[in-house]
Amino acid sequence: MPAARKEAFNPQEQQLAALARALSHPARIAILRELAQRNTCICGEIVSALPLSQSTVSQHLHVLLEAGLIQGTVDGPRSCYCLNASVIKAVGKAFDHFFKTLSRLECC
Amino acid sequence: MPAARKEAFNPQEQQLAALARALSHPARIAILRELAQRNTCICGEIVSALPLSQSTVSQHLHVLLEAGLIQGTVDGPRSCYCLNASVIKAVGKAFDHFFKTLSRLECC
DNA sequence: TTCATTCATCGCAAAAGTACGATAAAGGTG
DNA sequence: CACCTTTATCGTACTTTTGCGATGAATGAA
Repeated sequence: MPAARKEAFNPQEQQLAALARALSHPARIAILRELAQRNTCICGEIVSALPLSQSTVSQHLHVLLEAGLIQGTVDGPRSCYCLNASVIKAVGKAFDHFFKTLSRLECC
Repeated sequence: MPAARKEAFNPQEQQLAALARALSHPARIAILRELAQRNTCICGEIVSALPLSQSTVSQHLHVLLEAGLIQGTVDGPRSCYCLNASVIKAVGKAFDHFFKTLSRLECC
């Protein structure tokens, strides 16, 4: 891959693809589901709910943070992660709009 | 990555993640958009609409095929790709359901 | 202070993804 | 038939992702 060509696409396509990438690992889907089931969450509880090491889970959390899907507040030796409700709502709408666009036409 | 741990997650999470992965590159988003704007499409027309080489576009089409998002009928030296409307509809619903699940609860 | 707990980050290794040119396959055209 | 067009696939190179152990940073407990 002599250079990622992602920048050659339009911003909308890049943004949607980036969001999809954040969701493209089962661990991250599982994390989001877990967070949705608790009002407050610390990393440790998530680690014990996943078949992955603590450092790996931490990395997945970081990816979700970068994408804006979750929020994290550092509180001494423990961090509290939770869903970013407004962003998730917006992302849901973006995907919905995308799929609606695709469904408008048929072919073959 | 001493071994992909994806199989350690439940099938639903794996499936959603796999679909997200298929959408996780701007070229593939662009291809789906392009296909939605034409009733019949051959690879060549898509290649000229993207800033990528023919072989790379062909690979992206393969990814979309594997995910079931598009259909391809080989017709001699030219192939006709088109959206798989029913699958796209179902995938749209799956994402919608997922985001709705996430929005049900709030935290922090 | 010393130790234990909790989590992030670093460093490394392996796997997967992305991209391209070259080539093959398959059919149409002259 | 020889040639051209179109698309898939192969081989290769480079990048990114994924995963883990080790380490570091920060706080609380003894």
